[in-house]
Amino acid sequence: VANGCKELGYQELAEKLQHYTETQPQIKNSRKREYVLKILYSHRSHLTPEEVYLAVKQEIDPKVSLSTVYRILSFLEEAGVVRQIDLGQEGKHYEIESGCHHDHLICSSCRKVVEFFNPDLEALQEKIASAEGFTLLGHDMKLQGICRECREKKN
Amino acid sequence: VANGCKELGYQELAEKLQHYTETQPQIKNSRKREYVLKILYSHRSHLTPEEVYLAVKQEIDPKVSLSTVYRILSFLEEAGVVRQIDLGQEGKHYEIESGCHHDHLICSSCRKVVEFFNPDLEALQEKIASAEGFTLLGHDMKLQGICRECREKKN
DNA sequence: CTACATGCAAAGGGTTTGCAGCTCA
DNA sequence: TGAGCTGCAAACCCTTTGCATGTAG
Repeated sequence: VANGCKELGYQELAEKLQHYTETQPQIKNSRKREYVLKILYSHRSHLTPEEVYLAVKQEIDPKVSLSTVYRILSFLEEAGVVRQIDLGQEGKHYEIESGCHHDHLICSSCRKVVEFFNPDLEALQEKIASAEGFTLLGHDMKLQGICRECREKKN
Repeated sequence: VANGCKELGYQELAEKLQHYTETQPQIKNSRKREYVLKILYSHRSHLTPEEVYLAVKQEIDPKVSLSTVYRILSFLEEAGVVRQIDLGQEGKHYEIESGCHHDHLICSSCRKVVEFFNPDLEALQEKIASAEGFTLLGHDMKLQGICRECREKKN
């Protein structure tokens, strides 16, 4: 993501999570919550709940359950430290809320996901929305294409 | 959709479907297929499979089954006369393949969907994709906002 | 000790599939 | 008449929920 935005580090995300739990006094700390955040942070890709579950299980704690992962993902989303993204047909994916807005470019061949940010695009969206009488709240855009590697592989 | 593109009429869509069935000699004609196409054409909105099912049932033929609607929607998609679109969390939606590319603007309050086309946006996407080494195949974009009516209602 | 967090298994919702009967050509 | 089409019910997959147990504070 080539723009001036500085992405949050793991420590900052953990603090944001910590702060959220403190605003809700009935919430207790939980190891598994940290594990899920750590996995989403270290795998810099976009994981499905199932993939998060397997990664936590293999890399940190063999006794997690899938339902806990689901519960934790919803929790982290509410806390604003992770975000759900839609990459097409392949179900829900989660990524950490890095604090830097970006969109996604997906290779139709190898399924690689590249993040990008383009200020002109943001400006254009504002223009389109207001032309239709809308106050823009957000957007979601994905580009599908073939990446350089896949293109060269085919030749 | 304010651009120079002329949208296909129902007759043209039916012909396109007809042509597709002829390229696949084992396929037979079917009333229900026409019904589904007709419903998607007449309801100019974006319907879920369930909504298509209910509309066919109420407006044309009370004895359709939901599974048939699912099968037909896949069929029509393959024939290139309908298209699946993703409007967010609310599940799969289908719209007719009008032949005029457009994107969607969704009101977060009343859920109204407005179609738009912007040539600058198309050009910008090409630029972004090639900057990342991708050959662009397609894209998918939705803007979320509050429409004029909803905004005025709140004031 | 009490309330939240977790694992397990069961329930849900949306979609697909197997099969017997129906329909088109 | 035979292959494709359809309805029905069951199977499926992904996700959520109920409940008994574990654990943080």
